[in-house]
Amino acid sequence: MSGKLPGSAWKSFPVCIKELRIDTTLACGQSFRWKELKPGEWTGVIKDEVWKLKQTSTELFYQVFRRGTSDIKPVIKKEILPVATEKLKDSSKKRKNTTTCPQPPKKLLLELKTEPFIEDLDIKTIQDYFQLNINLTQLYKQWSEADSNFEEISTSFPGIRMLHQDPVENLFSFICSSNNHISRITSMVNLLCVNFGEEICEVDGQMYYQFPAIYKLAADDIEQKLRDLGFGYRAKYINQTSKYIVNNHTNEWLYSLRGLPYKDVKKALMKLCGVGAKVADCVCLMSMDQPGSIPVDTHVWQIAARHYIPKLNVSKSLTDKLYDEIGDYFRGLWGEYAGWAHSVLFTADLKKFQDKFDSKKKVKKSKSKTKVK
DNA sequence: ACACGACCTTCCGC
DNA sequence: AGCGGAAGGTCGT
Repeated sequence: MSGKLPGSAWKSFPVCIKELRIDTTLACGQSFRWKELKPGEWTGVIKDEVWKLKQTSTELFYQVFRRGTSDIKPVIKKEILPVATEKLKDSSKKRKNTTTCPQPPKKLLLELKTEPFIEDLDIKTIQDYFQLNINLTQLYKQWSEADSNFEEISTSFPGIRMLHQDPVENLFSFICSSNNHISRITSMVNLLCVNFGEEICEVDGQMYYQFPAIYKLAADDIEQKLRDLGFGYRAKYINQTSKYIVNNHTNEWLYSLRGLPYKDVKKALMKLCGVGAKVADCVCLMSMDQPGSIPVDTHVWQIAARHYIPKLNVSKSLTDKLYDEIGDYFRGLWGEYAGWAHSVLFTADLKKFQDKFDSKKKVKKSKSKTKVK
């Protein structure tokens, strides 16, 4: 092996690792579609494409596989180097972008619209999926200044950002998430794709599938099929919700909710069977462009009680009123992108990431039960 | 408005 | 080895 990038099929794109850490971002339970098949190398599906991703401190490397392309050679294309645009201004008003991290050129696609190269679409996909127009470094700074607990935790968990997911996959994935754990949710999402999704292509001997279209999940026999597949009571939620959407709305309905007022989106989602406040907030945050949405689950409840709202320790259960209080508290503390900040603390709370804390720091989760003999 | 129990199945810890 | 409880909740009472 002579080159550092064997295969030469990898394309790269400048992204500072402080702006994006794929290892945590892709595995923290917002998307259930990514796997680290080789150390540092992640494979997953974005819409109708299979992507491989890996990164260094300054660059994100990627390969894309589509239907009809072989897994040996991804689409051949000439290199397009993003122009260094220092003055790329953040779309959110008052933030001054002073980071030295390379930033993607925002207008690239528009300028080349007349003759779109594949690269442009790929870069656009990355920018959109990872929401790279949002300056995460600046947000971490802002959250840290407002909240010393965030400051302490976040030093061990840099680069965690919200993905901009597809609403259909996002909704049904999180209907599966209720009273469930990440490993099982992951396998259930995979079962949905393998059984009811369209083939994309084979990569490294493995076939990949799209997330199924809603109408496929709305068929009459789906509930029983899902039960047979081990979905439990969520089988009904999935089938009922699919039928409701197909019967009452257009294909674009979910997408049309994007960007509407937060309360309206949440209310519309909560009409769906199996979608309560928490799942609705997950969808709001992860695919509906509602960065202030705070899904309050058992982790967030514990975090809030432990560090932020002492009175939660004496409440019996999470009532609707307390649920809203917790969200409002964090929005007041962290601001417009409170949901993004929440995901950093949520990730830090996951058991699978406990070893990421600096060794000197106290790991709250370990109950200091016993010492190993 | 709040409290409780049922709900499918798997994983984890003791 | 096997059991009880929890797992990124929701729904009905």
